[in-house]
Amino acid sequence: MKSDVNKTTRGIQSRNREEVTTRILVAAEKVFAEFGYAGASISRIAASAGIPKSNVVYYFETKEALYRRVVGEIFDIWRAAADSISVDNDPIRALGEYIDTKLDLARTRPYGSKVWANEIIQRAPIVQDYLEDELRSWTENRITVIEAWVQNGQIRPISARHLLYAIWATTQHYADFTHQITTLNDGVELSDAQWEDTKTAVKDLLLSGVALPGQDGVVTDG
Amino acid sequence: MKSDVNKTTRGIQSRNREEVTTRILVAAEKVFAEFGYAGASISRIAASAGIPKSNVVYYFETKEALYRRVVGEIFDIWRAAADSISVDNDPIRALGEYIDTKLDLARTRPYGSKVWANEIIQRAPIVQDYLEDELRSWTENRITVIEAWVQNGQIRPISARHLLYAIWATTQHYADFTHQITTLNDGVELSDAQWEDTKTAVKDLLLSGVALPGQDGVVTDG
DNA sequence: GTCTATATACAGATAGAC
DNA sequence: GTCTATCTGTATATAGAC
Repeated sequence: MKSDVNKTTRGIQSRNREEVTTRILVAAEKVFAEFGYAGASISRIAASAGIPKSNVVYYFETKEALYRRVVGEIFDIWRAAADSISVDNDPIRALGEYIDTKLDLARTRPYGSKVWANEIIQRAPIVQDYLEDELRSWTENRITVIEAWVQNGQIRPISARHLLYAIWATTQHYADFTHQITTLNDGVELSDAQWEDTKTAVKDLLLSGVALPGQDGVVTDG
Repeated sequence: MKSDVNKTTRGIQSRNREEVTTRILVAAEKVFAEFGYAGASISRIAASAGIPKSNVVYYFETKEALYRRVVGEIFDIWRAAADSISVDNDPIRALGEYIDTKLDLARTRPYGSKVWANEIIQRAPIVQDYLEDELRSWTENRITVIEAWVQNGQIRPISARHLLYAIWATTQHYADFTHQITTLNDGVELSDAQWEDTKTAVKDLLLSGVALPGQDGVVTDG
């Protein structure tokens, strides 16, 4: 803010700023997921990032601002995952890709999913504006696409909205409820093969009711 | 504990104890759901129950003990909801009833569902024993039933485990993500008619892939 | 049984040394 | 930019008056 000094070293400092910022964001995503917003103390986030807690405050000013950054990231990632849902694409293939991508994210970014779940469970006290400004219109657009597929006779006349909710619920379940799933898997995390089985099973269960009778390609997909 | 005194009034006191205990449990379920374990202070629970906070401590001793009671209740209710999953019952009818009951509970006991979700998201720091002692064997029993249905040729050869997870995920989504669903419903809670539509849509989506080709009765059910 | 007062710990955020 | 010291508030739990 009061810059001027150290102008010559700004390049190095900027890179350092970015590195530290990223470290904090990664740590924060995990700690917010595992302890909830209230239970995630700045000192715990700092300890997880390996820096003093006042450093966290210095880079993000407040706990809430840091939290919003974390939530915003997973929100953006999920939106990009739905790119395949477009009128020009084949419905079963597009929905299958969406499920695959969401399940890959459930495995690779489980903490982000958990933070989002926590926030919604608690009635979005901090990111309600995201829901109203962005999620709402985004969702309506996807529903319009799915309804167009129904109109065109490309899929069975299912409820587009509830199909979307079912895909969200099921794919995110494998992230949010990882601990329960692991416990029911004799305490060991799902293997690569089990994750592949999961993808196949989820697509089979959710898309068999969507595909037209006799249509194939639900399970057998790259 | 050091009883003896006031023996004649014990009947009245016991009834009062039960009343107050219930008030606290109802308040606690809501507050734990809306603020998470760490964010749910005893004073907030007490305020919600309309009593002084030391009273809450008197009846439940610790915040953790109170929390365990709350989690245990929803766990028991959900187990009872799966009574219909029994080899002697018709699969599609039984699974449809299970989905209906879970969705009814999503509407009537959303806070319990949220508390459970929160606890699992945070890796069951307090009720891990429930998962290992009770949930595990209970789940395996249900999977055995569904696999028997497959063996008997009563349903398609789906993955029993992932079907169960999909039912849990989808039905609980309507409780845990109520706020998101409400926001996407223009800010108003689902109406009676919309809840009926939800039941129909969820059963249609999840059970179309389970029923044998040409089998009906998935959607058309009392 | 009920409630006030309090002990002890830790939270978020800030001031200011370096 | 980084970190120590500290201010202020609130948490759980307990002691003990009534």
